[in-house]
Amino acid sequence: MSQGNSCVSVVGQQARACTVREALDRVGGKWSVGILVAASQGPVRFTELERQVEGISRRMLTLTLRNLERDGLLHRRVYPTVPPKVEYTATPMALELYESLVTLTAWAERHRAAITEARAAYDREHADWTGSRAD
Amino acid sequence: MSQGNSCVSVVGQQARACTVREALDRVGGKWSVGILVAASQGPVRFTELERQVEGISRRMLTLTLRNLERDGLLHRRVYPTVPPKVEYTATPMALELYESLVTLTAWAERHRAAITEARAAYDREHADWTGSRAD
DNA sequence: CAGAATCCATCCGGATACTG
DNA sequence: CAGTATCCGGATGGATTCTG
Repeated sequence: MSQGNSCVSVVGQQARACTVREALDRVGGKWSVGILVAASQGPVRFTELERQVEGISRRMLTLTLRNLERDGLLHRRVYPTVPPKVEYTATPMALELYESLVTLTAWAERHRAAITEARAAYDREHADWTGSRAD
Repeated sequence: MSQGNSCVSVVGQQARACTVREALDRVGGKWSVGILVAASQGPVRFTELERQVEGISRRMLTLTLRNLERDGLLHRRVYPTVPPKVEYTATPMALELYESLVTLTAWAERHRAAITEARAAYDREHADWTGSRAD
């Protein structure tokens, strides 16, 4: 998730690829989308996220939240109460990003079966026989 | 890039997030998009890719190519000549994927400045002072 | 030319324990 | 409640060498 990806001195259509990566770097993380989705419905608290985003660890939740906040995709609001209360909300920019992702979702759904089969075929083809027909 | 992400037993809108991840897992890799872009113009040879996708190592090129091929995003054609010649071509499915990414590219371009500034602001805000004004 | 194999540094991410 | 800190295994990815 660290950047440095400046897209400078990149020529040809690879420049476009570089721009895509700018977006992917922000959403490519294992948990980013899950959090974004949850936060796009309205303010969500830390513990709510911990439950909604299944399988996430406390650590990764914190880290991913920080990154998203840093990129301006999430807004963090702290209520100075005791016990503390923190709410995360998706920013307009994040909502737009989420909209951009629906195209991708559609693609994934359209080709889910094809991909699964392509993999199966590939694995069948490249099964390392090594002559061992041991069973 | 290893899967296992079956999206089973995922409820609510998190199921959607899971579907998005299916797509992202295939393109989220550091080099996938670059290769896909290069191969979408027509057949490309190994060494051509090595040059076009700037900064990629031989190893990662091979690995990413294998993954893309396995997912049915690239077609690999071998010419049994000497020296050998191998051409990679993006499949229709990959071209559709690339189209889906255009939306994302647009998003990245629209908000590039905003993100850069959000980061700067965040870093300014969270600069760890620790009281050390040591200069 | 198009890779496979090996070695090694770094990063990602999970588990656990502690805190204001 | 909402984190932070630490430890650690596995994955990611670069550099280099060898080969059909």
